[in-house]
Amino acid sequence: MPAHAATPALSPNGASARLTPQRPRGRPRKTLLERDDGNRRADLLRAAAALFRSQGFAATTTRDIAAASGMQSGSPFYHFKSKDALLFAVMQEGMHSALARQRDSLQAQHGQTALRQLRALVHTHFQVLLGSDSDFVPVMLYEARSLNAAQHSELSALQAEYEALWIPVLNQLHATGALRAPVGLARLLLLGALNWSVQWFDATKRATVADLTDAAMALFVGESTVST
Amino acid sequence: MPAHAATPALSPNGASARLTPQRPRGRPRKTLLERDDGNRRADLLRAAAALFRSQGFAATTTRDIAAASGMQSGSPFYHFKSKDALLFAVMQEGMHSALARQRDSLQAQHGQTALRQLRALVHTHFQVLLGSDSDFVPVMLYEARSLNAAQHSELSALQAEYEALWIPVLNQLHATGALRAPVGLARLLLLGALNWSVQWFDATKRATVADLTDAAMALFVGESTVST
DNA sequence: CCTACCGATCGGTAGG
DNA sequence: CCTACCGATCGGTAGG
Repeated sequence: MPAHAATPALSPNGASARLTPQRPRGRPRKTLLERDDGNRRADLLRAAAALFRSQGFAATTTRDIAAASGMQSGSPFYHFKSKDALLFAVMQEGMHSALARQRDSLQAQHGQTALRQLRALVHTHFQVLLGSDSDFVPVMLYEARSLNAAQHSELSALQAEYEALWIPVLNQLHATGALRAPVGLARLLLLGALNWSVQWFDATKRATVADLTDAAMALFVGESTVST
Repeated sequence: MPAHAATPALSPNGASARLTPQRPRGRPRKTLLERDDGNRRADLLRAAAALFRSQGFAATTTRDIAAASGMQSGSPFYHFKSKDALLFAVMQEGMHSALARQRDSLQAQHGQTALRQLRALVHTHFQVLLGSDSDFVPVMLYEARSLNAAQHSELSALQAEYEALWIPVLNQLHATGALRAPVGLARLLLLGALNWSVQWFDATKRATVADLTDAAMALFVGESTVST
């Protein structure tokens, strides 16, 4: 992702600039693997996320992903060294984005009650799972077994960071009596209830993410509907 | 399964009876597909369920399943006409078993409070997902997308039967105020919390199915621990 | 249920 | 990023 930050504006002669490279001034050249490839890499990630989510990792072919990105069959391997690497990148992207969104969400509730903080966490979690462009995290939730050990432990660390955001809030709610179950199991059950929504939520139906948030808050901490 | 019910005791000469079939007396012959094959079919189902659960359907080969059942690569197709048929059979078996266990469980709570009935449903649900020989239902939960339309709708009917067992109980608890969320969403969230336990439950760790049941009851309906 | 096999598909690569 | 391709694997089958 730093590859994008350092991208200079497009040179006037467009694609031909690649065929007749000018001597780079200032910044050092990027290696082949980090080179700027416009948004093709991001296109691949989005296509892969959508396909992995709907068909599963093993049932999706790299040819499917290439076609969905308007490429030929071998081309994804110019951007990613293997199908596995693509899966891992999808999950990493999903977790980084989810973490950033939850941190913002919590910050906006600074000084508010634990109840409001939980509501914010729940609402953002539903948005991450069910909102627009929301294929990345569901892939992580449902395809974790396709990772190798190293990838798995790296993602586990990100998941631990994510859960760490919930713990103090849940602890407070347990102390006040609003959360009436051991905090450890409560966290697992609560997140499970939210994560499972991926299986049944239908954006074309009546229920909205706000409805789900209200229902979850009522169910878990007995909070009646509150406009946030 | 009626194929087994009608199975006569093993003939004294054992396997050779197949090579020199005697003229059948009484009952009509079974067709090839229904014929009694001892417990080989059940062995295949068990092996398939375990592999589908741990690796996923698409990542499991029919050769894996054959090997786990002590057969050669082509032999599963003597018992099932396709890999898909095996998956479907695993799921059907899982749902039929789960339905039977929940009906027994509810019947044992006849006349009891809705709270006790919910506790029984939750406890049995955890047992079905996490107990011994519990691969069949998790496969159904996590591999539904691998089914074709006809199989999917047949299983949806069984799932509807299963959920129908919960609805009157949840309605009662909503009426008393113990369940504080719209019943429809509450059911989806609650079952999601239970279903997700497949992802994190570890039988070798301290928490037991009874612990999970207590935690779930406390979380969802505020019931403090009660020995059932 | 085994043996031997087929056709199709798949992840990945060389070379441009 | 495309073209052309390879080796391996996979679901499934014929014939016994």
